[in-house]
Amino acid sequence: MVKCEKRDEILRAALVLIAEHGFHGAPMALIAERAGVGAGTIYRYFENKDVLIIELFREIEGKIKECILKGYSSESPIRERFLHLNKKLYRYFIDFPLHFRYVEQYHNSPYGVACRRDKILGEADNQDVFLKLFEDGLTQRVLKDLPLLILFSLAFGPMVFAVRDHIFGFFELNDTLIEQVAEACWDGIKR
Amino acid sequence: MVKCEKRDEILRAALVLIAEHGFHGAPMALIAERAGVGAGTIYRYFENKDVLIIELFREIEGKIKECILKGYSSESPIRERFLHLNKKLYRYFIDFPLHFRYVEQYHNSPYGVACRRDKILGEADNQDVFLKLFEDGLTQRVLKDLPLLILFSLAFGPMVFAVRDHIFGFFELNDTLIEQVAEACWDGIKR
Amino acid sequence: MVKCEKRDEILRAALVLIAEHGFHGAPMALIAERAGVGAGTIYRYFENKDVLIIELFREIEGKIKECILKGYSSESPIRERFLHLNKKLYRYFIDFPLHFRYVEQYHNSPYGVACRRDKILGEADNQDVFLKLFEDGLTQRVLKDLPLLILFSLAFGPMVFAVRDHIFGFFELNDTLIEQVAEACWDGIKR
Amino acid sequence: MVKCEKRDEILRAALVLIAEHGFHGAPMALIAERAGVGAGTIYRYFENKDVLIIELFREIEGKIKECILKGYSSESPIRERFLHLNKKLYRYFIDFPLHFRYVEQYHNSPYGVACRRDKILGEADNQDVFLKLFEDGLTQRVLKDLPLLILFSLAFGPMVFAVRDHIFGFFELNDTLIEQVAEACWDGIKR
DNA sequence: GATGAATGAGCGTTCATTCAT
DNA sequence: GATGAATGAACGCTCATTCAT
Repeated sequence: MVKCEKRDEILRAALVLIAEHGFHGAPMALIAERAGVGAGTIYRYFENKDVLIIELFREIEGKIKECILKGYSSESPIRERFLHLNKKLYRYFIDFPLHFRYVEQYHNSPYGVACRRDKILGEADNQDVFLKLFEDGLTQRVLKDLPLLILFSLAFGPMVFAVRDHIFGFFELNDTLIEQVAEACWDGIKR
Repeated sequence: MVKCEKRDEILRAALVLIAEHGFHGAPMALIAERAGVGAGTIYRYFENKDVLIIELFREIEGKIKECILKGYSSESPIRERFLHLNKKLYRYFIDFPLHFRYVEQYHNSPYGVACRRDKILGEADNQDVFLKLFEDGLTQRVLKDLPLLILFSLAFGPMVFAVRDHIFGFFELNDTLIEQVAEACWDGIKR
Repeated sequence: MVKCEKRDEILRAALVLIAEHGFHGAPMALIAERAGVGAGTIYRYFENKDVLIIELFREIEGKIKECILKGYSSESPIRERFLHLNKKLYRYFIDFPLHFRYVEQYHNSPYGVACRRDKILGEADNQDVFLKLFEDGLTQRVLKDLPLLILFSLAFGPMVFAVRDHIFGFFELNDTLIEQVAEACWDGIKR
Repeated sequence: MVKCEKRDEILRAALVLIAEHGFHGAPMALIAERAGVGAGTIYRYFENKDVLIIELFREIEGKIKECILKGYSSESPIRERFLHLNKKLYRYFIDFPLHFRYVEQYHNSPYGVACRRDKILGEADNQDVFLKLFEDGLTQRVLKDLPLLILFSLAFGPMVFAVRDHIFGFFELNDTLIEQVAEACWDGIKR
């Protein structure tokens, strides 16, 4: 599947350049060069730069979901489910720092806003594992009686800062620490 | 003072455009037009675009600090100090959503990283109110025994998500809710 | 080779515009227009305007050297060698007046000074035909015992004025006259 | 005469900046600053930058003439007159290197061409001391039978190179050397 | 008369996108 | 299908000149 290899190379090159230098620090010509393809070739796989950026985000999002859902059971107790998702996410971002930085860049851009709006206002079948978890937690009266988005913020907001500081080398986020942060977040949302 | 009015117009125009469209969505020519000045005029007040961006950040940072320190006493109990800072910050960002969006953009850029690095690795006398608070909290054994940066993440990470969702209109962040979130964050960091 | 044609068109356009209007009288946009290419195309061949200017000089310098060395033998008597170089150079500049004006502009610019410094302070193996000639002339005690740079000035200084006045049409510099000027210069440097 | 002091300061500032950095390296604002006047003030004394440049050249030209004509007698023998002018000119340029560099820049610009054209095609009463000297030399059959402009080139062309190399520090042009070069130039033009 | 803040045309340069090969 | 040379609009920035004070 030669075609897909090229597409993957382009996505990989875009990931590295954008994660490290931001959207404007990643000209199409450089992405092409890094991917080992011609500049025009990118446009065979992606309509334009915006589409490339959005599709790359979707791919990363998909990988993240796949990873954190491994071993996840929506039948388990709320606490367990929460800790599972939280810790897996920490591990993922620490293992794939470029993904973290890309996703961060993405969310701080016009794309990100639209994306978030879609997700939140999206249809039920498209619903997030996270929101499902919090809904269950509310129903079971295990979590504080707060809006879903607030619970989400309390649960995953700290991660953005913590992972960023870890990636930039301000401190070391090891397994013990991840465990502790996850527990602390649980303290924040549990009733 | 006519001179300062012009400078302020430029800063205000930059704030609006950058907050709404990002750094690249705010060309100097547009900032000038919106500020009602000639393109070259900006350069009488700011050496270049980078300097404009950095000075705007510093001005906002100053206003934020001034606001949240109003009525703040570093002699009060940790809990009270924390809730004061946390709630004031929520209020500030809700009252000045453009400031919030600007600061967010800023922190997700080379400027922001350098700035964060300076702040974290800064000298003790230059220290942040926030870090001071957490240090005191650790000394008094009121807070969980976690690295300062983790405590910071737990305390203020949720705000980024919550305020963003509020500004984008996904839900209403009223005083009651702010109170509850602040308390929840306290639950996250208190021993 | 189509590629080189474009590069040559750019160099030719730059030559004409700079020779006639100076470095600032030759904006890149105008060079591009005259060369029949897009403005950005220039940058595929030359890193920036400075590089374009320098490379154009090197090309001209190369052509000059190639031309004047045709039929030149460093084994001939000093006088013959001198007259050969001198007259060939006159002919060249009369045949390519744009080259003359370009080289003049170049030498009266930061580029030119640096270039001259390099040439003068250059290593022996890199040495100029002219300096070699004067060194030989000194060794053989055929020339006045003066510094090399003075001999050079005496030998080629007059050419700058004479060719310039010819090009601007103030008088006609024909073969007889060239012969006479060359002889007069020889009178100036010979012992 | 306060007004003239300001005018002189402007001319002096322009001289230094243009001599050292060229016409484009000398923005009006910088000239004004260096002259200790407001930017707009320059336009009270000079219609625009071109006029300033031209008038500065005229002033320098006047000073040069005044200097070299000191002790000059058009009744003296040709050789003596020539050596007098030649050596005085060397001395002048060595004493006022900024004047030399300014005049050089000027001659390599659209201004210079027009200026030279005017002088050469100018009326008899406006005639140059130099041309007068060569005319006399021809009449007296002391000089080679060559066009005036050629004689001029032979006589003063070497100076441009020699002084330039001296100013840039490539060698030291002392009194003995000046004497020798002047004599060598005489050898070039004398019959 | 003197000022210097303000101007905006024009510069060198970049880069997403196209299209002939 | 793949290429990469070519494009030109748009960028950040400079500076000769103007004009209200």
